Amino acid sequence: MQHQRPKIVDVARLAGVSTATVSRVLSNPEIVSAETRRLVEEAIRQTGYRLNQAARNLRIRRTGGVLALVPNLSNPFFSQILAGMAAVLAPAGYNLLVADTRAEGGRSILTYAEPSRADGLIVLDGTLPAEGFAGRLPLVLACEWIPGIAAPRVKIDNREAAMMAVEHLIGLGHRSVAHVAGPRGNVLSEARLAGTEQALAAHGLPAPMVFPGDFSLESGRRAGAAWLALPPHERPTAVFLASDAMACGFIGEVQHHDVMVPRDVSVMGFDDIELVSHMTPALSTIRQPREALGRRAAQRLLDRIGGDDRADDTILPVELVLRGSTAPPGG
Amino acid sequence: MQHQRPKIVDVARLAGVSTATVSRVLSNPEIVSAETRRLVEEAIRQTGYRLNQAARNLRIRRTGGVLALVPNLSNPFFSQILAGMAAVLAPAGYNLLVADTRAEGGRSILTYAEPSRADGLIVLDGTLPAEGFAGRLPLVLACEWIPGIAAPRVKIDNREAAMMAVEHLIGLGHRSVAHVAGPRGNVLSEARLAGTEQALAAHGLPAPMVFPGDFSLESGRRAGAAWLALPPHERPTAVFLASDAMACGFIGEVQHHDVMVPRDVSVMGFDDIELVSHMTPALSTIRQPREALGRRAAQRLLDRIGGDDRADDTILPVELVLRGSTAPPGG
DNA sequence: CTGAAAGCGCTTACAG
DNA sequence: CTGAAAGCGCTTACAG
Repeated sequence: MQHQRPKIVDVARLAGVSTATVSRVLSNPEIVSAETRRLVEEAIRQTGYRLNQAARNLRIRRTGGVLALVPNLSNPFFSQILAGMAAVLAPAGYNLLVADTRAEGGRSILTYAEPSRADGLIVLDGTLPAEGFAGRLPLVLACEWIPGIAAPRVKIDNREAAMMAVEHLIGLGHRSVAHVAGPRGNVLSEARLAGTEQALAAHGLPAPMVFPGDFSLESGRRAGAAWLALPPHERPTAVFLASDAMACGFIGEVQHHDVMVPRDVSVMGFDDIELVSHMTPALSTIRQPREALGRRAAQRLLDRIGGDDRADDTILPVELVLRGSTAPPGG
Repeated sequence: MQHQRPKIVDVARLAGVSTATVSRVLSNPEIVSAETRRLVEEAIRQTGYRLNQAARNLRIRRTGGVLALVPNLSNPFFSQILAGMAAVLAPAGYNLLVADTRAEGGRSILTYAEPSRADGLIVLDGTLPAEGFAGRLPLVLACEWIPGIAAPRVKIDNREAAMMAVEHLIGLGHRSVAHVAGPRGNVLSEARLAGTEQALAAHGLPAPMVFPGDFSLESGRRAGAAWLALPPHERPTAVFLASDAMACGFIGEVQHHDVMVPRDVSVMGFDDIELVSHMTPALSTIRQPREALGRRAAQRLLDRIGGDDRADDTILPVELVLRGSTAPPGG
């Protein structure tokens, strides 16, 4: 396949210089004289030479890859984050490798997280065990985070975001607001629940009824069924769900039982995935800056690989997006 | 980071053999005597040695990577296909690299498709120019395909699948069936449109009204608006859309204008993405075997890399999934 | 079955 | 500024 591919020695021969000089033109052009550089560049053009990254990587002892560990690849929420990462990593000469932490058949995901496979790690799953990462690759945590690990984090303020959502519902006149939480033990779940409770308490309202969930559509549907199972006068008039996927499941279930949104119940999601602006009613939600989250995480990892060892937090702003699924109680 | 990592020479020293022997134990154990092998394996265990893939790859002139070219990474339809690919590639020692053919800022996506970057290519975008692939990497086409390229294809029978969908609508009693097509020039769009026309013609029914689309939610919404704009008695009583995303957009738009599905219009999608089973009404659709598509495509690529040069088609079966969005005309 | 040696295609101290 | 040479960590004909 690559028999004819020119290598550095072919360029050197044609330009009448050593391979060292060609290499310098490639990786450090300013230390080569202008005339020599011109010669070499011309030879590169004539031969059609293209650098072999694998060889360079072996020599400089890096792999040229960055590994992203994602809790669920088939969740569209992550796709745009990954796109943001790739946009920063590619120009810096890194490939983005992606692994799904749930999909690994038995074998530990951490077998990938070693120096011969990747130069750095971006972890988007806060439920991985902290011990696994001790002294391994340069690391950045994005969106979720692992308590007890000192590494840069790129995230939103989940508590604040939840408060914004609930303040909106309170402002519409709702007095009983339920929350459908994310998976137990997940840092996002806890922060969003805490924000919900804090906003209600700040207005002297009772603590929220909390339904269990796991961010999935199906768990939102179950929460809808649980809400429907309540006696009508005990049903919270507004529900804030910790993910848009759950909000879709919830709305689907209650609509299926002839409950009208927002007349009978206001529904607020979290994430602003593309779909929810097309539903009937369109979903009010919290927009996360997904592309920016990915870019910043990648940028912080490049910093880290470059020797910057700060373990600081980058907090990106969210946006309250109001659509048709929320209204004053009673419609 | 990797100063202390043992290498092959450390293992050889401890085991009292040459590096060649250690290498053989690693890649070709059966040609080493049982006793020597035991010694080496013990030394590997004691040193904690792990193979450096980059070095092996340089030596055997492969990269250890397979590149998947996807038209739209943020479409959940592709995520599960990628998961299927990774499940086959990882055990074979290949990393899966993923690139979005639309997201590349100017720079040609084909700069990735070269021997120093990947050992093989799986293309899921039928709109890439055929010339770009001449004499490049081992190639497999999945889902979509590029006319004029001879390579193994792994796909469904899109025309047959469309016929199944339309036969279902006809069976319910619909006599006027519209089609919302995929993007023009896309091979899938054409096959699904052809199947729609063929099924209607086979029953002596008039050709379908065809609305333009591009597989996106938003284009489905526009088709909904176009349908609404027709005088009520001219509206087709059933609509078959070439993607579930478009079906979501369509339903959202018509429901927004107080049209009831399926009472006023039956809607049929294509793909069976997870969400559509949770909508109200749940969507009738064609299920594509996404995971299997990914696995088979990866398997065929491994064959190709291994020297198999057949350019055959693998056709995977689809499934007609009937839910609440389709019913006899008038409800 | 095993070892000595060359080499995959680069980069980089070292010397000039 | 430039070159000769060593070396990144492996694999594999070749010889024994």
